[in-house]
Amino acid sequence: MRRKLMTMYRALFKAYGPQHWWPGDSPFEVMVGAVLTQNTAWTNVEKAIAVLRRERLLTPARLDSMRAVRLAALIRPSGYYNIKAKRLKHLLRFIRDRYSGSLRKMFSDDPVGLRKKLLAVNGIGPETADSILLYAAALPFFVVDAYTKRILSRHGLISPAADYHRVQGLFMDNLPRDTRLYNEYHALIVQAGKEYCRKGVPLCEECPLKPYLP
DNA sequence: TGCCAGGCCGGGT
DNA sequence: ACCCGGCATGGC
Repeated sequence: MRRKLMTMYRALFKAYGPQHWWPGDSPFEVMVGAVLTQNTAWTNVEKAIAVLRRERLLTPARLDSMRAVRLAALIRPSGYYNIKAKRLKHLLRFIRDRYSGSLRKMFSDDPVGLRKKLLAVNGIGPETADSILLYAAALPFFVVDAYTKRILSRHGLISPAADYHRVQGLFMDNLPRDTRLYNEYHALIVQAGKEYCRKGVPLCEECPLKPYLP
């Protein structure tokens, strides 16, 4: 399995090159983006983030002290804005209560313990938690999303019904725990998924993995 | 025009 | 333990 996963990685890298996802922005901005992108196109998330950045609101303290209805209005372009405003508020309260509002304190907590605590926050599921840990905290947790499951199941590597932790384990138990690798790998999967593995489209002939996988 | 997008929760079986 | 409806905007 390790060989298959590395072959797949190399095939994707060859097809799409380095993605350098989320390296230039602040960890807090990455965290906000991780919530806003739930079941949402990234282009919509960018619009909402741009509003918050323009208004100089991208700090834990600023968003924390804001009324949820105002936050909701600001992030409107990202969709599901009422529920997402509440979820951001839950996350912000968590950071304030447990880490006195400091991301540095939060990210220097025990990684496995932090992950469990994040999952206990209402509105933070496994993918959002792992996105925060990988892309904001630079901790080696593999992010599994709809594209990951779809691509792997269409190529016969997992059952279509495999749950999140099964799929995550497939990567983390067979690959080195390397932040850079996980970062790039997940980004490549999303890139490939957007292009050729959309919902409702049968396994496509231009799939860059086709020459490498059965 | 309808379908889809980097999920998650709560209520029902 | 699953299964499903709800949540909402913007792009193609």
